[in-house]
Formats: sequence, structure tokens, C-alpha cells
Amino acid sequence: MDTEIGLFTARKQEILDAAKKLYSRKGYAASSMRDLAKSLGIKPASLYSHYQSKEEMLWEIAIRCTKEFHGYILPMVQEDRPVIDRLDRMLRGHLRMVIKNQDASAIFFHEWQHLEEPRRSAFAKQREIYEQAFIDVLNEGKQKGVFRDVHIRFSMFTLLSAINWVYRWYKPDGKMSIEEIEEEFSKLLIRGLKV
Amino acid sequence: MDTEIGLFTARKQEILDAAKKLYSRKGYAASSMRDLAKSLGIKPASLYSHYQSKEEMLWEIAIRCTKEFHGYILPMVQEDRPVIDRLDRMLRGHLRMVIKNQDASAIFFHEWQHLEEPRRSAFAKQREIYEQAFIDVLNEGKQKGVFRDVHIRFSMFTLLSAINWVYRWYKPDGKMSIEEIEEEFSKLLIRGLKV
DNA sequence: GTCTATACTTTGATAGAC
DNA sequence: GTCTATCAAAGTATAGAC
Repeated sequence: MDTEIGLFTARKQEILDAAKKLYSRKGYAASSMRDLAKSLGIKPASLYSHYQSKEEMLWEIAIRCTKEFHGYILPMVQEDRPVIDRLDRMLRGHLRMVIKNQDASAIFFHEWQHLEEPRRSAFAKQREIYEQAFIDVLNEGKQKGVFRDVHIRFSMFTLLSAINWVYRWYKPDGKMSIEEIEEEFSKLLIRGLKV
Repeated sequence: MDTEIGLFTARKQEILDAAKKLYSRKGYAASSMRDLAKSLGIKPASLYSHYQSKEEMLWEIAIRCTKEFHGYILPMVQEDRPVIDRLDRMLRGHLRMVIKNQDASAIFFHEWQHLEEPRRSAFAKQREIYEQAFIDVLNEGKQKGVFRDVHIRFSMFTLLSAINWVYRWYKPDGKMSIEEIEEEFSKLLIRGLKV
């Protein structure tokens, strides 16, 4: 019997992890099935016993990453806390997700654009749901007078993109710990919203 | 005689503009010389009368973009103004460059990674010079007590990346004017640095 | 689950005529 | 400066043996 992780066999997961790393480092379009097979020590044809196509792997990576981000962040919108604390927690959460899924983040932010329809649109839809969560909290804060009269959509993009770039420069052995990065983001980004 | 623009003939420039647009929309790796030729209404082989290779075009786009960003921003570091105003002007300038070179920005921020050595390193070097300008001003502000005790390198990345994302969502006919975007960035990002 | 062998497509690039 | 014709390499994917 297969050793399952979620709906996947362990082998499928190994392959997906290798693909994640490769797509993240070289970009999806520049990554070949030959490259991927080589990194796993198998022949290209063997990959097709696990996935039907190159794009299916991209899709699996993207959609799994989406589920992880959503599962962690979306419930925070309705927590019983002051709106400013909720936004703070959501931004810290987003940062944690980016760092935890550093390779997948490149796919989550960029490479998903190489998906073909209808998957591309399906992903875009999920992405909007995620962004909407931040928009909702920003709107609430604005209406309650906690935040100044900011452009909501603009602020959402700015806050998230400041954090998104972390996947490009974060190194686990770098000078800043995750806690320090969180704290700095919180100070740097939340302050600019306050009345 | 050739109609020159800088060191380029007009035709070379036309081709480069088309490449810029294509690489920006589809990504460099996913863009073929056939695609490019088609968008110009010529045959693929004709491109090689103007450029030696696909990578040479990527290089030209990247390095021209670098020159434009540098020429606009670097002199601001030493202007005779309070340090906070200089940073503010540099961030606004960076924003203007991103919007003015929206297609090239995708290459400036991402696609340059597809350059091969030694061009890749040469570009990376220029990029560091650009980042250093912001680091210098942040350091000065910190030493003068205008900015709080921020992590310099972290702040530089955060400020620039918040703005960099603009190339992904900015539309000339969108809801916010460039002036409004500038103003919002200034409020949102500079406030978080102050003591 | 991986292999060999291979089909078919697309790619970057060159040679040489006009 | 653009064309036709063409090449070698690399791409995704399939069939079928083990």
C-alpha cells in the first residue's frame, strides 16, 4: 500500500518538491523535464508515471500553496480582536507563510502566470479571494477611523508586496531572525496607516 | 545614412521595444525569436541582422534600463536637502522610473536573471550600486537621528519592493494618478521610518 | 516505478540569394 | 535589411518491456 501524504504518495511528493525547487530557481519556462528528472536521478519518461504533464506539476504546486496561505490567513479576518491587531497578525502570518514556503512563493507570486486556461483563471480567482481578506480588514479599519483615508486597494498591494519580496532575499542563516523581520515589518508598515 | 538614437538605428530600437514588451508579458524564457519576429511582421532570420542573439537583446534592455534608473536617482543622494527629503525624492523618483519603464521593469527586476555569465554578474553589480544609494541615505538618516534604529538593508528592500510591484498593477487609465500614488507611498513608507 | 526507445514539436541560429 | 531554406539541439510526451 502507498504511503500517503494527503492525497499523494511519498514519491509524488518528492517529485513535486524537486519541481518546486527547480521552478523557483530557474523559472518554470526555463525548467525542462530533463532537468527535473536529472535532479531526481531518474529518466525523464519516469516522471509521467506520476504526473500527466509539466503543467500539472505547476498547478499542484500553485494550488497547494494557495491552500496553505488561505488556511492560515483567512480565519484571522474574523478573529475577535481590534482591527489593527488583526491586520498586524495577518501581515505577520503572510510573512511566515512566505518564509515557510520560500520556494513555492516564487510560483505563488510569479510562475503561476504560465498556467494555461482554465487553470490560470482558477488560480487568479483564488488569489483575489486572498487579497480581498486584506481589503476587508483595511476597509473596516478605515470606517472605524483607526486608519486614515487611505486608498484601500493600493494599500493592500503595497503591504503585501513589501513582504512578498522576502522570498528573494531571506536566508535562514541571515542577520535577522523571523521574529525581528516580523517586528520591523509591523513597525514600518502599520505606522503609515494610522490616523 | 542610419537614423541613430543613441548608438542605435531606429530599426534596432523598434526591435528592442518589441522584445521588451514580449519578454515583459511572457517572460524571457517563454518568448521565442519566432514570436518576436511575428510581432514585428518579419521572419525570424531577419532579427539576426540586428542582434547576434536572443540574450544580447535581453542584455541591451537590462543595461539601458539600468542607465536610466541610475541617471535619474543616483545624483539625488548628494543633493543639498534634509536627508528625509532626499529619501522621499529618491522613492518618488524610483516610482516614476518604474511607471515610465513599465515593460523594462519586469526585466530590471526579474528577467535579468536569465542572463548568462559574465553579463549576469555585471548586471548584479550595477544593481548593488543602485541599492547602495538607498542604503547610504538610510544610514545617514539613522546616524542623524531622523530615522529610528531600523535595519538598514531590510528597510531598503522593503521600501523598494513595495514600489517595485507597481509595474504589475499600474494602468495609466486607472483610478489613481501618478501624483496620488507618489503621495500615498510617501505617507505610507516614510512614516514608518521616523523616530 | 523505472527503464529504453522513439515520435514529434519547437527552439536558437546560420548560409547565402536578393 | 529581409528573405528562403535548413540545421542541430533541446523540448514535451508516449509506447511498451521489465
